Amino acid sequence: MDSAEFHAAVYEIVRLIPHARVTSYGHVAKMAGMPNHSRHVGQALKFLPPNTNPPIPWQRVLGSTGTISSRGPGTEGAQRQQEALEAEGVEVTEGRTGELRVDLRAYGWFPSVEEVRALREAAAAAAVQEDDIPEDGDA
DNA sequence: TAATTGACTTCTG
DNA sequence: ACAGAAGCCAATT
Repeated sequence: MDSAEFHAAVYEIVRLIPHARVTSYGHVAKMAGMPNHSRHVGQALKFLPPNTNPPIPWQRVLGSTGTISSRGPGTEGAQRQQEALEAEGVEVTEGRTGELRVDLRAYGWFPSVEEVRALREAAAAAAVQEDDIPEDGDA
């Protein structure tokens, strides 16, 4: 699997994260078949264009302990992520040192590899249908 | 070619 | 529970 395929797999998996649920970089990496590539999931999301169709809910991917990654000096990016999460009903709490954290027991989404594979296939099938049906129920 | 970097994770103290 | 160090691996310098 080269890096382009890995990125594509990451995008596919991130799109499967349900509304108001979150998962971790490491889990996405594992679902993509690359358990040691948690950092590269972050890279893939960094390369993500701002407005994709369908949209990719990058804000639902957090660190393994539910913390929002700081991405370097500024906190703007992390705050955008916090706002996006709160906008869909996910509670984000702030620790003493300013860390933004989500309760994984409440919002975490960590399905097995099997489940994710099934979801990916279902999503692919649905996409084909949308593509294939320009008109509705006429004979 | 070697060193550095990073939207990470896990182990230690 | 929290901070620091080590491990990780592809991309960039």
